[in-house]
Amino acid sequence: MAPRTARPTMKDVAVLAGVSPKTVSNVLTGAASVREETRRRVEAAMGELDFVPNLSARGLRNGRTGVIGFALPDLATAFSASITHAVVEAAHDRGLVVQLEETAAEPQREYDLVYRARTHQIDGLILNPVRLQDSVVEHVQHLPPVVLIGEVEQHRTDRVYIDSRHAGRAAAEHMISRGARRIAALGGAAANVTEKLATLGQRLQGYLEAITEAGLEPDPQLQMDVPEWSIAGGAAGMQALLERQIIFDAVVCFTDSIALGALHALHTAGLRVPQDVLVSGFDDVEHAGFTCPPLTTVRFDHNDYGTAALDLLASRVEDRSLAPRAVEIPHELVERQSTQAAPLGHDPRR
Amino acid sequence: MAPRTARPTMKDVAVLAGVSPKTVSNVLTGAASVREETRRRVEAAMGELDFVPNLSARGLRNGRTGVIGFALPDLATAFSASITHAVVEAAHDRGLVVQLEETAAEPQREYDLVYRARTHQIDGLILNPVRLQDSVVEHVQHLPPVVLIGEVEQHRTDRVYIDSRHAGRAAAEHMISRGARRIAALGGAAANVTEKLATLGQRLQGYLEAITEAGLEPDPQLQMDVPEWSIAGGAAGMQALLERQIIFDAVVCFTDSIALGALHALHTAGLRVPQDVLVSGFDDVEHAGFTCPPLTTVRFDHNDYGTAALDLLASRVEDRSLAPRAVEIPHELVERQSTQAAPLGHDPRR
DNA sequence: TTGAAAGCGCTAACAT
DNA sequence: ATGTTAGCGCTTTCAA
Repeated sequence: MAPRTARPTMKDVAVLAGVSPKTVSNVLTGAASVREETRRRVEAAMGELDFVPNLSARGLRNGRTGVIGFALPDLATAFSASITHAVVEAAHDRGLVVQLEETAAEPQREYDLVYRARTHQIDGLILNPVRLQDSVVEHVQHLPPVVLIGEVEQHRTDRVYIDSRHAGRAAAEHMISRGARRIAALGGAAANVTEKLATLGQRLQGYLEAITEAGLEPDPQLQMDVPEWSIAGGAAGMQALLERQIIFDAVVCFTDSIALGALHALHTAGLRVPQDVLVSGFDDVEHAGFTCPPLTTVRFDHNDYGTAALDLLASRVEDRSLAPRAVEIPHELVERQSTQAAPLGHDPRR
Repeated sequence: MAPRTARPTMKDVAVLAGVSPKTVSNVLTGAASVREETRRRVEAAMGELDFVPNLSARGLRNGRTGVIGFALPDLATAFSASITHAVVEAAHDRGLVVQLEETAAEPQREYDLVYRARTHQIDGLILNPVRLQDSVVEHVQHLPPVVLIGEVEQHRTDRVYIDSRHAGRAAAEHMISRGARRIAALGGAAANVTEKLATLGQRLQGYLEAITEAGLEPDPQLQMDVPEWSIAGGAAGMQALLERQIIFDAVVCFTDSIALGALHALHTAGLRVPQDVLVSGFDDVEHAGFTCPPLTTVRFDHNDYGTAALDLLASRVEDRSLAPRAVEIPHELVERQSTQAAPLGHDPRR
């Protein structure tokens, strides 16, 4: 056997099949119709030479790569895993592949992705900015095709979102209906929310609306910032609440991971859920149904979420002149045991 | 302002700066040394034209993309999230970018990735095959640079692994030292393990060694296959164990997700952990420290794991003639409350 | 240190 | 239905 030489090109295939390179290209892409017998000859030649097309060359020629970028603040969370799974599957169904990035460590990373789009490494990107004012979409002149996921108030790009304000309100109202009166919010404090509200702000706003409308007093002490939306972050937030000797009988958490941490911290402190304190989460990751007790949380379909983002992006790559579109994914409150009681409350003075 | 026309190329930059395209290329890549003043002129021109290089063209020319593929069986698990995070960060540190794929749904997907390497869409790939005999590495003639992660017995490619047999043995021995005598294994059954052992088989083998060496009787009834290594899968596996009226006093689970499901199912059935049954996991995902009770599990450094895989891959992309290398990542058993007792055991006849 | 020319492998446009 | 030409934007010779 001859030594392994350079990869065969379409030209080599064409020579062997006795046709032109263009015909090989037609067979490969199905662009133009090819006579049955010609096609067979070409395919035989491709097989014989073990030919594969060079996608760099195709990308250079077409200006398209078939690759999309996908960026989340923190890839290590349960929600990230679930949504990444959804996006990769949806992309696969459409013949696209996903390039991954993580943005929380440095906001700079979002710019990297935009740059990669401009360098023709990717055709477009799906972003989940934590704070809009830091996000690239607010700072770059010519944006590539971008779909924002998350509850972001802006109208330059397509976006997929759930009505987090409504969901935050629903969670708090549910607590109130169970008899809770001192409801903490774990995940963000009003003091840190700026005008341009992102996910966090909307959930908090809904929570505040429910409190106010029920005639209860919003208390800044009950709003705990959780810098990292991880389990450890949630546990630390709850510990802080307990250490500050604050009275509360329910906790609305802004992600399930935070809620898992809160459950753990409450348990460690000897407080019972739901007998003493009610707890709710957000996202309905797989784990939420398996905590002790199982977690009441806001559910939405992660696959629909990913699919919608991908559909928007694909259509925008096709036609960049479309007006920005927004797709809302429905949500619902799933009531599990973590809120199935009238809570006695945590009162350090007792 | 002129209408937005085609992207500027290096040629445009060269003309504006009054140099040749090659000089622009030199400035950009730092390949050859460029006189300070020339460099400044070129950089000014790039800035003025808002120039970005076309990476498709560069890829075509260089035969390298700077992109690596990364494939896991199931992206939705907690372990997947953790390891994906590690790989993306390690890649970023090396100026590489990660393309993601999920392979459990159809083994075909592994071939897709290899194909993408051959089509010059990626420079190499990191794979985590579940069953080696189905894996592409056993079936393809000319492999691109590949690093296998997971406990796979083969020597065609580089690999990163932990000594799962030892770890499985350590977990079982720990149970025995606590007084357990009927130790179930959740995650795979000996009946389904073929000659070429993958992750599952090694963990099971270590477990069996510990059982045998302690003079206990290995019982196939205690070995439960869990087709999906998810929380739900673990819960279902444990339920099956309970429904079959099998006596046991400890459960070694082959992933943390399985263990979380098992904990939940035990709790639902009214069995206490660790008073009645001991439970251990594998991987030490964040959640393992926050279950009730916190989970004894096998820990290894996920960042080291991802970094090692990336280093191997990067060096192999540089030099494909290297002999296959194997890197073992150390592990340890982390003892938490889920095994802190001498278990009474679950006996349905009592 | 810089320039000129050639070509990586593919496909769009035009021609047959 | 198929062939020919040209060129996508970059970088690697080889010269100057």
